[in-house]
Amino acid sequence: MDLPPVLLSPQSQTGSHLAETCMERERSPPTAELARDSFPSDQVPSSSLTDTDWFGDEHIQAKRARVETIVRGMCLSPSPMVPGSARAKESSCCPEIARERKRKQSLPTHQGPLKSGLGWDCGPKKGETRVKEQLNLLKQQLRHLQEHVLQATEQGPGGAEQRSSPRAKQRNSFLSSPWTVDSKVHQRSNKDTCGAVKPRTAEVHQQAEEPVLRPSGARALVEALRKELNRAVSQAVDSVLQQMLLDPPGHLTRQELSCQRLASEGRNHPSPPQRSAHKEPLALATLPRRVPPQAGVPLGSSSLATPLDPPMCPVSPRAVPKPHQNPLTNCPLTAVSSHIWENQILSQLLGRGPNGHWSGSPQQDSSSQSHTSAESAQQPWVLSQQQLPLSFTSVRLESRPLLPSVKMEQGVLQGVADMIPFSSIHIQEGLSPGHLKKAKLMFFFTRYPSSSLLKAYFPDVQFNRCITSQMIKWFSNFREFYYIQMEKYARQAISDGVTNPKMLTVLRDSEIFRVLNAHYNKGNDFEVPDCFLEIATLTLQEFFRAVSAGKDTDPSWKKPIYKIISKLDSDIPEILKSSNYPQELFRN
DNA sequence: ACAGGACCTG
DNA sequence: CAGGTCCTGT
Repeated sequence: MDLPPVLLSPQSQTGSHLAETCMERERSPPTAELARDSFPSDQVPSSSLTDTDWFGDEHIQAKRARVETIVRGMCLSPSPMVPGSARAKESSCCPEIARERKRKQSLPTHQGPLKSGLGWDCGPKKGETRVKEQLNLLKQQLRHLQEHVLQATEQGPGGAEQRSSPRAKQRNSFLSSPWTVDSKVHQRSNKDTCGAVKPRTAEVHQQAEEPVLRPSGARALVEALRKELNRAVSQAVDSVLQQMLLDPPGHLTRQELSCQRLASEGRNHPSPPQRSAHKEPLALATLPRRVPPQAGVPLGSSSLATPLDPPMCPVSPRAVPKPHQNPLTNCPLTAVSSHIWENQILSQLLGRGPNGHWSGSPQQDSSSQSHTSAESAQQPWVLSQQQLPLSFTSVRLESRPLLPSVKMEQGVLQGVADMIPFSSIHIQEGLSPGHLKKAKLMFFFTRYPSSSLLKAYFPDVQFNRCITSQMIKWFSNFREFYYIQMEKYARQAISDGVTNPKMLTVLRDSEIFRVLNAHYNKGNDFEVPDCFLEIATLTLQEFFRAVSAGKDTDPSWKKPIYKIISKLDSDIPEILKSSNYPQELFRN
């Protein structure tokens, strides 16, 4: 396969991708890192009550009493979420999902109530109550501390802008680096933690570098409060986790047990048939998204400056995705999912659907998909250097969960929700829009997935005949669109007088790419892998050859092309296997 | 853009 | 029968 160097993407483009990757990383909330930071902590959570002494006023005691009453109330009332009510809510706020369900209900399979093994529908147990109590206490403390911090910052010279929206500040302090008040330090610390977990002791160091903006007294107070906040949060996470792991066996789900086993032994997943379907790094949320998903594949000028060789995207024997395991993996994502019920409560409060999907559909970048007819007339094989892929500007970052406002404690709840691993595996019988989205992304890697591959990559889907064939139908439709586009552009090239198929390439700035990207990757959540460009190029050339050779008179002239393309499926990156991948996308 | 259905094939 | 294409309807 000697593809011409024309195939290479323009350097400038690569640069912009890289830059964006980094920027995105900087901007993305490091909450998951925060959580991860706290998990391996070896410090045994000291009694959280000592923290309350720090305030030393009866005000807290009163609040605490109130919280305990609330918690007790929560424990006495049955599960806050009945499937029925959830569905009612779903259909009112998200007609698409409702439609999906309706469709599902028309299927022969009976859509029964959700599985009872999920934890949230069994009544709360003692251990959970304790944990909840503790969690609530800690939340109170956190809020209190935040108030202190806010007061302190309002006294400082930079107080004016922060005073403008203390509520937003609260939320931000959870969504991003919570321990820094100064936005510059904030950014820097985010950059520092890009990919790596920074030890907490670094805070002191940070303080030394911080621009002098406040009176030293206030600064000291801020610093003290910051540390206290830091400690409180890590204790919250630690103790919650500790509670969940140490609770009586009856409380543990099978998955948690396997988590413990894995955590101690490191390897050996108990369920071979699913392969590594459940082996997902805890730190998934922190994985950069725009990085080429294939392990070991470099991104950037170096990789693109050389002719594209096949290893860019190894062609796999059908349905044998080799699991390039993240070394960090020692506990499956699903393992921590007994927080489900808690997550569900929080999700409800935060305006999320019961599956953890954001109930509002993610905002799409529609601007990138509307093109003038002049643009559409552009030939696929013409490199347009000036036309950088606008579509790759991450507009969606702005639209990140400005959730339906829940007046009380939104910041705190958001913070806690983010601290709790976003992992609720929710085995469901239906297919959601999120699944469709994921399937489309998978299409970049595999055009002809086997049903077993699909099962492996949708661990949260309860497969039956209908679901399987529906998913296969999806891919069939994907292919249909794909081949139609290919034929269209091949014919266009011919009518435009192109004679050498090698002149036809699909690049990131070609029109055909934009069409395909708009179809399979609406919203640009994903960086289209280079291997897809190669496949598309090849397909285009094959169509060109066939049509220009006049083979299209044969009714089955496309079959040989299909056959070629069907052999070019590649491995799908592990990150797409994650059951919460759609959520990850929506959260981004 | 998706689903349903007819029809083909191994 | 599973899985594929093609056509059609919304």
